[in-house]
Amino acid sequence: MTVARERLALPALTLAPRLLGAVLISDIGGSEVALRLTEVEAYAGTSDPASHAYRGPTRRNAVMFGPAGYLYCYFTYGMHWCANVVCGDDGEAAAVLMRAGEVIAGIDAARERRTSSRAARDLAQGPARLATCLGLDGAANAVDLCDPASVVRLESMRARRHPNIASGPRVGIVAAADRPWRFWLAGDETVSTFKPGGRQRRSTTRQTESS
DNA sequence: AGGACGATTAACT
DNA sequence: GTTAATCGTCCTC
Repeated sequence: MTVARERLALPALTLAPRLLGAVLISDIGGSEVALRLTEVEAYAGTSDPASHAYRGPTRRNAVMFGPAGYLYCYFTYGMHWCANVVCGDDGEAAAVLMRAGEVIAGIDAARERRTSSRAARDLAQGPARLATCLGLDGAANAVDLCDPASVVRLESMRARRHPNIASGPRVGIVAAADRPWRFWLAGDETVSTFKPGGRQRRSTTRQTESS
């Protein structure tokens, strides 16, 4: 049973912790992979300096400005895809980044896509790893997660917030890095281990900053 | 038209 | 602990 769209039409900060424990199912490439979400981050939209929507609509972020319940996939670092659940009201650009999960079905297919991983806990431990093991890329952008006929669907969202949720700063961002908008299931071994702080600055730039 | 950088990962020392 | 990989997007001429 897919999640009803109105249950996703909430602010990102409200929806993010409620998505923990929900199941994302992918039927891409002739195989089914199901993932129980264990780590997410809220991105509030045009009011959030860390959001892709902060500077207004563009071709890339267009789906974020539409109704809740659609998948927003984006390409980054020249090689990786990451995936969000669009939320909020139509016209708002709120979204929740899915950062990690536990593969609960289709683990063989997930392993085929994640050739560098051996341990089950690593398969979707990180946002780009998660997208890879589900086969998510640009072709999955704007897929309706609430439609039972879609190739990617969201199911089994809890009626009540999971009892064991931790939170802290979002990973890999520079702007608004102090906001504790990352949520995860405390103690779950599939939660990513990367630390906040953002990518290293290129050595060829900002040479005068240190003084 | 040019360039900086990114909601990251894997492979190094 | 550090760094290369690799290119679409967006900002600034």
